Amino acid sequence: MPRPKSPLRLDWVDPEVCSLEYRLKIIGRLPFFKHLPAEAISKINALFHDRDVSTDERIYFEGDEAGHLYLVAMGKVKLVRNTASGHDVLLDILHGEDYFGSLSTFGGRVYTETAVAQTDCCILQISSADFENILSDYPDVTRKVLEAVSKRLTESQEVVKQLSAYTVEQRIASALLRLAGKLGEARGRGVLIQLPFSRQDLAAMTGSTTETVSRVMSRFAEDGLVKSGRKWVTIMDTQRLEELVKKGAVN
Amino acid sequence: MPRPKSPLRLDWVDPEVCSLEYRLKIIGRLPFFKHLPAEAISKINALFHDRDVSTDERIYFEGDEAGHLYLVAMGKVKLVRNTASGHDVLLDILHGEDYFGSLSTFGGRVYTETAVAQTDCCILQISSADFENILSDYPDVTRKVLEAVSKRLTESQEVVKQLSAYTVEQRIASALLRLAGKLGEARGRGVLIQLPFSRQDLAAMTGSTTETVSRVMSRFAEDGLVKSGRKWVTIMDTQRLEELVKKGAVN
DNA sequence: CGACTTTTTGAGTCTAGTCAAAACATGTGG
DNA sequence: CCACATGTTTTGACTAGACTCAAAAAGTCG
Repeated sequence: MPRPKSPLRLDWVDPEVCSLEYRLKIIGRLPFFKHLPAEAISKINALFHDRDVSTDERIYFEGDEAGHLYLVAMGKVKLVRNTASGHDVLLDILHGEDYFGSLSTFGGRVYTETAVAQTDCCILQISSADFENILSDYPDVTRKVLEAVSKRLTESQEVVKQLSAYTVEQRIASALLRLAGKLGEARGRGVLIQLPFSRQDLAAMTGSTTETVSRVMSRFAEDGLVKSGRKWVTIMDTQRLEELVKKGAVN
Repeated sequence: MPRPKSPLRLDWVDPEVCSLEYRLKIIGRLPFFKHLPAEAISKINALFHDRDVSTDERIYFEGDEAGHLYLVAMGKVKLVRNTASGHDVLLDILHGEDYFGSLSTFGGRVYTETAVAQTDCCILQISSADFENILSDYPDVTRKVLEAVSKRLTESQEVVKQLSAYTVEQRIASALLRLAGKLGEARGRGVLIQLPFSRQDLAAMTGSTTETVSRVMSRFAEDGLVKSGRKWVTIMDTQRLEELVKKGAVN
């Protein structure tokens, strides 16, 4: 049976994207800022710089001095931690108007993870100092930021729980559902995860190995839960995947 | 060879402890509030209520409506998540002037973990509404809270990394070091972890089982890295434990 | 069409989990 | 103060899920 070719359709990152006008829209749409008056947003906008990065480029490294806060204007960015033994751990995948960078390190002075472009990206950056000034000037923004960080903490704790208590199969199912929720797009009767990501990435997300992920994905495909190929996955049966996460076996 | 009996000396929780005067001291010492003028602190203090809880009592449950923020005035509290399969996951152990409760759920409406008294405790509680008012009234406090939550996020991500990439042995070593850093007290040439915690708890912290933890601890004891007994642990060789975490084997 | 990367498959091994039972602490009441 | 009841820890034997190493198959891109 011939497998479908890659159905991914990634947004083209063109230079226009980071135009002043577009940036205003992005920044004005962020949960952090969207309640502010246009005037304030335009003042804040002036503090941001844009930057294009291409796939696999590192935006910053774990251990670097935490000098900037970033926003994803276009494309996807992954956050990873490196281990002595060599295999990386994938903490999160960001897109849309997600933030990353010095925010997660308040109180610390260095980045605690490495940021890698998963696709060609356009990102906006602001210096930590400028961002802290914004926080001082607009208390509401601090409040929104707090909510965003709290949410990430809760998510991280959920991952801790899963790594502690779930089998690899359950963790993979759960990771797929999480990605689908974030990046999924309807495709026929399935949900395509709009992100080029390899077995390697999925292994790094679930604390496993490429070989094991491959075996589990094959099993899922046999059971009609997913379709997948080189760097893409479509979820065909969300409900049964959810049951699998809860109950721990394919029924 | 006779093992040493429990060397734990826990603070006695007497009713006096939550006296108004003592509460003022606790609240005034919190990173969140300590920069505020005495007057503001006394106003904030009036919004807190104290509560005694005894060992193993639940302070709130995962899924309950998140109505309060808590401070640990005396004693230790653990935060756990329950899993369908029954074994709990221990997310954090709190003491001193740590906060817990509705803080980690900003934006959410329910507690995402269960809080259990690890010892007899005295805790202070404030309603979420009152706390939000404080945040509105004192922007600096919001800022401090943001830093605290960020720190916990970073810690949680470290745990994710360890669960993903470390062996059980490394995770246990790392958990012991973390606890020692937080709750350790010098005892002869070792560091006693001032917390009554069982193999069960250590298993729940490291995503393992009591039996495996027991075996690993026996190995550690043989190698002179720790001494331990029923519900207590003393670390005898911090340095070699640290090397073990990094390199992954007892040298 | 090749060269390269990613994915799959296979065989063997080992870490850590499970189940069961014994040994050991701790606290209680006689 | 000792003996017993209870909960915790240790030990043993067995099993299995997941890792490692190695090589073949399948996509992808110039």
